[in-house]
Amino acid sequence: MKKQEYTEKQIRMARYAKALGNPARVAIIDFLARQETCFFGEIHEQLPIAKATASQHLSELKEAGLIQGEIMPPKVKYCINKENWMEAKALFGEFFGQCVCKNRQCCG
Amino acid sequence: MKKQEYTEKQIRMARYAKALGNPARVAIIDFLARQETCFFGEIHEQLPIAKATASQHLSELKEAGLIQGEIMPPKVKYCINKENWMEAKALFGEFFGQCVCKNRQCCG
DNA sequence: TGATTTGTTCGTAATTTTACGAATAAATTT
DNA sequence: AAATTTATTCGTAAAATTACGAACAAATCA
Repeated sequence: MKKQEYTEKQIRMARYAKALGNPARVAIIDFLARQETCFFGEIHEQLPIAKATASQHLSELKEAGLIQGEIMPPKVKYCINKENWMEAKALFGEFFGQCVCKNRQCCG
Repeated sequence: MKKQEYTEKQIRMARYAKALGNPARVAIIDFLARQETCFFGEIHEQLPIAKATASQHLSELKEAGLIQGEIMPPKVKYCINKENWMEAKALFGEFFGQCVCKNRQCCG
């Protein structure tokens, strides 16, 4: 019998994972997670990519819910979205906690 | 000054995250993490996708190092790759632990 | 031996991702 | 008002992802 759908958790996990599935986006989060101030320019300075590309990656992280932006003309301030960050943290925690590897022979 | 490269950790994080960036692959891991036996057929049964596609997703998970396969003619047994699983777990744990959100105002 | 079971690989198509420079928009500075 | 600063959006191109059915390979069963 074929499963009809994925669970909501699986879909959300995949969504967050996908957002983190690029070194530039991981680097952006690494940076944002440790900074008080986080203007676009500062973020872009950390990355070996063009401005347009950095902006695109920030959009994807925002779309995924991991970060949020606030316009402070003429700059834009970005930061971690706390609520979704916590959700992602919990999802990944649960995900990586579920393996019963230690209790069995596994392959090989 | 532009950063020249991403760190090894960032690259590895992104690699694991990317592998988990699809609901089918999350579902596969969810299943494998809880099963003693894990033949291809059983895995495929859980998924709303074609055999060829399931095989492809398993390849990607294997390539990323999260799972491993063992041929048991005429079947193929898959399971979590413990060593890399632990590494990924540690990487994600560290990643999600680094946010200083709680100690600051953040955006808004 | 021939048929069946099991899973991968091939060929292909549609979509998404990643990246860049140029153009643009919005506010500030001169 | 004109020039500058800041960041996004546009247009585009190359590559990767996702999906499928058909063909194939490898071992077992009848």
